[in-house]
Amino acid sequence: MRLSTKGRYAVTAMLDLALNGQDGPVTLSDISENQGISLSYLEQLFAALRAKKLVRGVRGPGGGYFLGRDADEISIANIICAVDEWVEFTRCQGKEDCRGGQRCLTHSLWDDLSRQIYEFIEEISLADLVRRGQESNHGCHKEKPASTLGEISGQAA
Amino acid sequence: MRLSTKGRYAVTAMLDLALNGQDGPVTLSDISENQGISLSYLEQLFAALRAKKLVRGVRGPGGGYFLGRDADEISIANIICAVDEWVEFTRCQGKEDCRGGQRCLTHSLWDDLSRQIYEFIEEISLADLVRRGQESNHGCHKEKPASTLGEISGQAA
DNA sequence: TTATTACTTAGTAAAACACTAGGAATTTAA
DNA sequence: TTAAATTCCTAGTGTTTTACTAAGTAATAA
Repeated sequence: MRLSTKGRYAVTAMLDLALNGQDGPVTLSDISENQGISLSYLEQLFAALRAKKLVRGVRGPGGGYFLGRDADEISIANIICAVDEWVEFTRCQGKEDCRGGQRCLTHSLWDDLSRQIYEFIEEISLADLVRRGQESNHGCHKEKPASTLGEISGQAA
Repeated sequence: MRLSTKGRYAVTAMLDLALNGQDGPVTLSDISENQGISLSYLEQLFAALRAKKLVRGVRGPGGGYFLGRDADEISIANIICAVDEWVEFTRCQGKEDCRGGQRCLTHSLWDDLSRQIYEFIEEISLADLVRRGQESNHGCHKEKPASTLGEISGQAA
């Protein structure tokens, strides 16, 4: 399995899409600006996501991207697999010699572990993440309500 | 976070060490031959593993490597972190602008997810993997039951 | 018809990967 | 004391992956 920054870009973009795609399609320009990812790189990522039907593109002015299906039906594993090419590691699928079982033992143990991690992130959907963002207040600077901002800054100064 | 083939090599090598290191140190030559990993690459990986005290080297003839501590006390996360440099992704730790919170929202959501995956593989120890390998009969050519690691962290398979 | 968007392809600098090469330091055994 | 085995260290290298720039083509709304 592979889980790298590329997968993170894809998850981030899909998350942006899920968050902002309620009232219409979201353009890659928007995501690019929102998330600080180059437009052309996003286009490449979305080519892969589209191939796996995770997003649906609409051309022309007012166009952009929709989620390919409900956010509940898109797992993190789906997204990462789409862009990262989930590789099978063991090359000894009945072909290679097994070195007295040693080599294959570790291979199958890794396979099992790999499968476990996969099944773990397959259980987490895009909707789960969005829900979690709505419940607790995430954010960099913990934005204070505008009303209290004046008083705080007034006291500080 | 990153989880690539490099981490897999490290886990595989550590697994080999755990399996064969009962009666004395295991040489990198052995692991190299067993697992099909180049000796010099193993040396680089083990330099990182040694820096994190996950292995202990013994020089000279009859030397080799021991696990740095009990296999129960070494998690998969430990191993992967040692060689893969668990990177923090969000670059907006109070510094960068938050684009109205959008950018940071997705960043913190990714952080949460990343942390979950980390905590998941932190729960799995080298000893867990070895135990699983002893219980069920792993091997190349034998058809495996669906998942032999099912109960490892209470996750339903 | 024009602007806007998705889509496509080619190229590229930088990093990571996995390895080769050549040694130095340490220790065991002949 | 010498030779061999092993860890340990550093430098270099071809390949792949990243993340990006550039330059288009195709479809569509206004």
